[in-house]
Amino acid sequence: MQEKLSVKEIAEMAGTSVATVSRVINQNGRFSKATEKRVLEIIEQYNYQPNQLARSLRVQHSQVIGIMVPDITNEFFANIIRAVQEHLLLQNYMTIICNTNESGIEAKKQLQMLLAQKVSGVIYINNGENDVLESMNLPTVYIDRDPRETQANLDENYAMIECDNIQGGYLAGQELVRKGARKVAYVCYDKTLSTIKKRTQGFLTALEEAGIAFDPAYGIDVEEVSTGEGIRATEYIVNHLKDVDGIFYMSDVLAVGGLGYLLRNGIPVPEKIRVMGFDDISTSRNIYPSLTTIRQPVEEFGCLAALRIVDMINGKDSTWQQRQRLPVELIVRETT
Amino acid sequence: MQEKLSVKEIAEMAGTSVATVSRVINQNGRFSKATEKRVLEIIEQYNYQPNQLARSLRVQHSQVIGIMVPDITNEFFANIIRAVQEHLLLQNYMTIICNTNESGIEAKKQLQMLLAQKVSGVIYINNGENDVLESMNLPTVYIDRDPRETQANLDENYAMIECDNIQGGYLAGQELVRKGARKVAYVCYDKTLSTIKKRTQGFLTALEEAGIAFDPAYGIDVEEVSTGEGIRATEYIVNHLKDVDGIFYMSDVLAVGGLGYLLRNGIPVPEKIRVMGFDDISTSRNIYPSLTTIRQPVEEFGCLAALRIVDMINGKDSTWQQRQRLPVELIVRETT
DNA sequence: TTGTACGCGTTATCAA
DNA sequence: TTGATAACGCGTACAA
Repeated sequence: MQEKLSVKEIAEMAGTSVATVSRVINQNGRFSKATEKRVLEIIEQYNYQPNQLARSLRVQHSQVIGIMVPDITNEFFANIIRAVQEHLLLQNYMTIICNTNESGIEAKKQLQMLLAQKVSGVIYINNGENDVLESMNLPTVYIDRDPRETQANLDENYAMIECDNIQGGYLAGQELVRKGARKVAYVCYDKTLSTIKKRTQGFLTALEEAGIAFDPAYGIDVEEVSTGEGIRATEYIVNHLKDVDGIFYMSDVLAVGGLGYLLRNGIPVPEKIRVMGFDDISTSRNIYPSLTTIRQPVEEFGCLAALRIVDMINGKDSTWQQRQRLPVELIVRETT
Repeated sequence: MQEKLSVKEIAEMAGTSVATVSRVINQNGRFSKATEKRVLEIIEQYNYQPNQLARSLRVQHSQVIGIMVPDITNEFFANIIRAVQEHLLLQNYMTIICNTNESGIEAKKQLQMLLAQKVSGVIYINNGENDVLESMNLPTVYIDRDPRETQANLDENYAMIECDNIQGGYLAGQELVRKGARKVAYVCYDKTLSTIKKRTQGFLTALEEAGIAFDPAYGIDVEEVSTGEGIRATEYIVNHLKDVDGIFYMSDVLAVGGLGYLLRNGIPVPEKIRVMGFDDISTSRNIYPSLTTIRQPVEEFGCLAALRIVDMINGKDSTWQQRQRLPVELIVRETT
């Protein structure tokens, strides 16, 4: 609509210099109330927006933060992204979301582009790739994934936010056992991920405490998190594993697919097989039967990640502890 | 990892000037094979990445495209976004995704930030807001939404990609009737949207052709697309509308919730009530009973949108027709 | 309190 | 085929 004007023109109209205009815009340095008022009025009147490109070039970083995520169509990840974006926007940061599709090559290309764009920081959401060394000495926040797992010589300049995955797995195991399961299986998507390891650990602990043996062959690993893979894994469990009466899917998306398979094949849930998910996406709550699951604090993930990375950018990260672990919650519904 | 170096330093190392370096990088202007080779080697060796901020400032637009979308957690939108991103990335564009949450205020703020970032174009995905006048004379592509509906004095510099919504509604109506429905209802999310109007139109045409009367009171409008709202609408239909034996949800997400409500309340689907969705998200295929729906060509949306907006940016849009309508497909599953 | 002038890293112009 | 230099729009010493 408006032809784009610059500080120079604003300065002319306000009868002052670019320096002063810049000062009032950024509210630093000194200037009289009178000139401030004049400048502000003109800015208001013409709806002037500073050119972020020029500003960023000057200050050597942009008001943009990159987010790396395996798959934006996974409702759980999408929820985190939405929360992160919402809170970053409040602090006037935009986000560039990069879908890695679990591919290291795509991740690397996009990461390099992010760096070329001079993003101020990068947030990794449960991204298992390790080709991320290049982002070192850039503020970095990991959500739901432990970078120490895949990276050796790690810069200290990073923060990590996760839920209590061990407790989550433990609660899941307890619930299954409590509802009568004696021969359980689990389905996960990448055994090398720290989150998965911890959930498994907690899960096995619960079984052990209940005096239930676990056969490692009953732990199924799928490559991709999707309802389709949930079906495939469940088909395998039903057809190749004996006497399973409880399944722990380490992602709701997998569970939704698995549940569909069980029902379609006339297997009563939870009477014959009890089903647990993980994440608590809204679909889980609203399908029938609704899915018993472990809730992850998505909103808190997003809020914390946004606050932290901005603090890191501004060099005010000292008051935080490097790693934060948030509590999970067992949500009992109809599948157990 | 690598300390960031600039054209200047590259030039020094190659024993030439910044101008020449810039020329070989952008492959325009003339330069000898020899110097090209030298420069390229150094670039390779140091993994030099041009500073996009500086470049964008100079050429007056960035390699970034904005995407406005109502809700990133809706699987249908997420699918489109993924497709768009994938194809834009192939042309070396990054994307800034803006969640408007159906809020005009948030949309406006983010749009202004996009403009301040000097994005090269904007893609609107089914975004009903009309506070978008400011993006005029910027390449713009609308997916799944007709901008003429909400904007009066529209710039010509835009393209529109949609599916055949009339046909989609028509197929949905036909399928419901074919399977025996005689008293149908529909659930949509914003009657003012062009997509909804067209789907409704096609739907009513199918009913009319079948000689079935439609009571306008049986058209339910919800404010937000979510499984929760699907449940709410269905609860209303079941409790307040008589003899409904078929429901057309104009979004799979709504249908998934509605289906959950029906099953939980012991209403046989499809025996007593037939259910149709729209979009064909993967959840629909993998739950039980699987959802009969109308497939929208998501992949094609993304691919076309990416190609078109880049062409528009490069001033090569003349060969395209302004509005493209893609075919839909009826996917018959278990709910009809 | 204000203004001048430089530089951020590129690309583009013009002259050589 | 090259190179010096002027922009792009902004923030910030440094001077006044």
